[in-house]
Amino acid sequence: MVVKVASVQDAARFPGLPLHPRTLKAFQSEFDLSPEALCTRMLQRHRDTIRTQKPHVAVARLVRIVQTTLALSNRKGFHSMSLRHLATASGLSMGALYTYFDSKDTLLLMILGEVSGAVSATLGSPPAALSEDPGKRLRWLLETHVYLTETMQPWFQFAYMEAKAFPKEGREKARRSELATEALIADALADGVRRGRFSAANVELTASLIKPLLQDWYVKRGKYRRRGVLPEQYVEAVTTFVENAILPRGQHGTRP
Amino acid sequence: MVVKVASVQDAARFPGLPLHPRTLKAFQSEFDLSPEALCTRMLQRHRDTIRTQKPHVAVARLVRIVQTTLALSNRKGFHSMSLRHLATASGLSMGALYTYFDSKDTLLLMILGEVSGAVSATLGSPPAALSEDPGKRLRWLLETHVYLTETMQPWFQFAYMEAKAFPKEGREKARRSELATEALIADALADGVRRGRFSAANVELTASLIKPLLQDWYVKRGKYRRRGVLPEQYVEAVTTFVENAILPRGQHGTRP
DNA sequence: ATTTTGTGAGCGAGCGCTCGTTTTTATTGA
DNA sequence: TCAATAAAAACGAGCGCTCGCTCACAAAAT
Repeated sequence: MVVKVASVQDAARFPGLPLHPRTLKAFQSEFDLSPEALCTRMLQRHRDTIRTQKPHVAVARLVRIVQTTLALSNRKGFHSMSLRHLATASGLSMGALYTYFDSKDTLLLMILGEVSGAVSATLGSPPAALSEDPGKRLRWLLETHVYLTETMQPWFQFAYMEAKAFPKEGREKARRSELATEALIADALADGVRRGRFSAANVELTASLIKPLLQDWYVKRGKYRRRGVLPEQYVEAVTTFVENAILPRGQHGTRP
Repeated sequence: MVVKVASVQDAARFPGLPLHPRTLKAFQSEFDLSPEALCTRMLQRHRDTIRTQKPHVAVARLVRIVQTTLALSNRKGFHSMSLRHLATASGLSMGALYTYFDSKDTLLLMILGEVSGAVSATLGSPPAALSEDPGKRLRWLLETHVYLTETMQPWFQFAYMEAKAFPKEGREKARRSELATEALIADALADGVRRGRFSAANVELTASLIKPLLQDWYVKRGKYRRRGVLPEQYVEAVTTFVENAILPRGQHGTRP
């Protein structure tokens, strides 16, 4: 499959939105979140349920299965996607599908597992240098979150839309992952407020206002694509918006 | 059904969040958005497909059907809700259901129709006095949107989660309604920027950042209920957050 | 007596899932 | 080098079941 990637230089059409220093590409060379890499980890995690022996075959098939599942589910919903349709669209047979998972729910949980795995692998390990600067820490969080969800957009859209509808294990995994992200934001905010760099009447509530700004990027990805907004521009817009919103009085517009 | 409403005075637990002048109750006495009122309009709009003759019977049954549909769908998804389950839970028979709609999709569209109807009835007619003050106009928009979606929370959650999965007519109705709301915000922003009261590098993008703040209130209503955040407090938090974010440099903290 | 409203077993279609069979791939021995 | 063989993977019709939906009939209201 050929993927067309818009170059960063294309972005000049919004002169009010300068490009952010760290690009999407820089993030992507830091973490390998390609479908192949994700499905390799998926195979490792589910060696017991996946009956295919040879890893290279298993990974190749998993990539096809997962990509097709995400494409079909994100259009019409996971529950509406029949396994017959998945089989046809992914070029496998019904029986072949069932050598990779033992039930439709397992397929869902396998995908959710990689999503929450990717979250803790990226957001879970912020550079140590940031711990003393809440401003940089917050900016790193926002930026990394947008780039992560940009790279795995169909996965995150899937997790957001389908997590509630399915087995208890999946729902709780999604809920915990969501709250963890919000806690990271709240921590950075609280640190900034303590040091007098931020102003927020209620840190938890402010954190829960920032979260939907990050989610909008992958939930409404189509809208932003249609409008020609690049990931780097969205990072810049969200960062400016949030930093102005929590800037202590009298320090307005003094970003380095 | 008895609904327990937290009084506005209960709100003292967040001292940092003063109550907003216009309360939810004031909004609710301005617009009748009770299930009965909504289902009465639903009956009027669908006299041809609803075979029940007596209006008071039809409205009573519609209320039961719609309330149950929203409850079941918002927990597990509309597609996962079987009509048998809906019949049992609403106390009607399979056949009785089909005197109120001619297909499951029609039921979905009937609900979506009332949601977009309510949006244009409330947000579509702002007080004329506001047109000269972009600050008040924006605040009225945010406040009215939160109160509207609070009053019809299950309806809006339903529309948000299910609109994409179903027939073209429903998807487009939802998309148009969403864009219209965003345009209202963008208009107020543009007016404020022109008058030098707001600062925003890109008005459209800023409007699309405000939208998810409003949606979060009804999509994640459970989270805010668990944390004891009242509608009035959320209005206050969003308003402060947004106003600080778009305040021109040097005018920080000068809200009336 | 007549109209209106409600009932729920039954219909065909399509669902998730299985398993006896076929096809493909890898390994072997001369 | 290349059939013969063994191991791995793919196949897809068919199973039991539930789905959305209908309709001959019963009950209730007028």
